[in-house]
Amino acid sequence: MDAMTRIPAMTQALGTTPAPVSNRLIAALPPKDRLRFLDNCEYVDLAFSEVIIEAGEKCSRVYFPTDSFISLVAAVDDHSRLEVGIVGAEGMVGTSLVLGVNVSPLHALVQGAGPALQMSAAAFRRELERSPALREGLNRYIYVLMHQLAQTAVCTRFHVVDARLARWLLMTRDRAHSNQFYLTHEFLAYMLGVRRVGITKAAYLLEQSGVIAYHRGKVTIIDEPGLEQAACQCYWEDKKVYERILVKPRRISSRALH
Amino acid sequence: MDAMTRIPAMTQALGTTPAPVSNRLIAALPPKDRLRFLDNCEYVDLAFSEVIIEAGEKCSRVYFPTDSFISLVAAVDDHSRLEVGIVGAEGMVGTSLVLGVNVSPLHALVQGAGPALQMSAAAFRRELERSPALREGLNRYIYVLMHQLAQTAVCTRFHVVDARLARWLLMTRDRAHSNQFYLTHEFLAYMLGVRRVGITKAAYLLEQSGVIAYHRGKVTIIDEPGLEQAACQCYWEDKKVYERILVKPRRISSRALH
DNA sequence: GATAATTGGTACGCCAGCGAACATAATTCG
DNA sequence: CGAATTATGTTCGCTGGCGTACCAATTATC
Repeated sequence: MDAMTRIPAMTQALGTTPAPVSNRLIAALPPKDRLRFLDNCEYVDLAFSEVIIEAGEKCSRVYFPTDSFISLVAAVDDHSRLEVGIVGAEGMVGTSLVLGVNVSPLHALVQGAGPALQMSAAAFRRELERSPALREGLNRYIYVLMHQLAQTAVCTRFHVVDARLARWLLMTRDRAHSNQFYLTHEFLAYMLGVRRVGITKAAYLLEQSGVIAYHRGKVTIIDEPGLEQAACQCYWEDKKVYERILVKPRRISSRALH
Repeated sequence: MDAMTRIPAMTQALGTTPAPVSNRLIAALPPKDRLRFLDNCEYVDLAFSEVIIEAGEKCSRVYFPTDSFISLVAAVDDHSRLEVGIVGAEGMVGTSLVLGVNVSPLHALVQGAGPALQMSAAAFRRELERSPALREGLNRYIYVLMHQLAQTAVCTRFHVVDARLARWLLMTRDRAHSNQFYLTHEFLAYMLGVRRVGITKAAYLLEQSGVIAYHRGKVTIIDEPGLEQAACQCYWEDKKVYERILVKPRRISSRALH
């Protein structure tokens, strides 16, 4: 547990490092497809704050986080930015390619350093053609992602920073597989589209009520139920949809998914 | 032109009613696929404020607006609602089915009464299986829609009501194919997720500067360039992406789109 | 060990939008 | 025609978040 606390990388998950969590979209593939898929990709280590896909640029690679996680960020007016989605081991970065477009509409920014499976766009397209199961899984994932986008829009509009921060910490926790991770107020402000001071205040409240502790970027979730209570329902909404669509999906019909 | 002004339905487009504008997604299909597709659907007339798909409910039908348009609305907390997308003749309602999920995550609310092509979910799935061109087009449309969701999230967060209202009027104009339509402040407030008073004020500003005129629900766009200047860039961003992806798309490769 | 950079804490005035309430005019309906 | 309904206008106090600036403490760098 303490072996990792010396790693200076920001937002690096601390605490128990379980056996490498493989990507769940890939894990769900039938063995044959999965093996072929894995043959065509390689493990890479993503570094914190690395921009793996730039909005508006051609995306030449796709990523399937295993023990890293990535923020999807939308931008307007040069200076206004907002995180509209988080991708961990449950998802992928580069969904545009699934939809037949080779340009990403969003920035993809590494928020939790760690390993991910990487594949070239060309190889990925080949795999898409070959594996109906892959297409089906990714289509469902895109559905979940769309829901996350819409949910984030409403949440950002109606919920106060305190609740949004709590939600964000929970989402991060789920993807970091840890109750402890590094991230600065500055970074959080950027993600939630508010001032740093706003985060400082909200975080202070959470700390006062004994829900989290933090010190120079190291955030520790102490009281999970407390944090869940502080968060808006949006956290659960996202989760519910994910469970329903990707974990225990009732297929419409086995043939309905081209 | 005046024949329609007597129709009391709200948000019914007024002014020139051109020859029925067919849906562009369908129009883009190769003749064979298009004819078969049209064989399997029927024209329906959507009434203002009709909820054609309820969030969380099974969607048993899909809609391709021809001269109507529909709002996609996300909800949280029972009372907070926000429009996250608009669908006109350029799109479809029921994209979930394309992704293999038969439940919509969003409400679909008729905002501009008029005709649309309707098809049963079952027939639609059959068509999806049969027509690669249909899949390709719809995938691309989903990409555009995702962009719209993300853009709306950022816009809602950072832009003032005045600019958002202007953007909204422009988007509506494009889909109503008219510079004149019916909608109340109350309705607009609902869509933009603000108070009615906020709309009244913003609309008053636009009217003062001679950009629009309105009277008891009838809005007329007088000075288009002026309105475009009052709107945030988000309007153009959406439009640019639509043009690039659906109007003059450079295919990645003809075989890349399963 | 001194200096610089990073991170977090605090304070100030400001404003967009909120919630609620009330007023008026136009329209519909009995 | 009068009453009810609909659509809009106006006001008031409130507050969450903004922009800015400055300070303090810790950590990294030389």
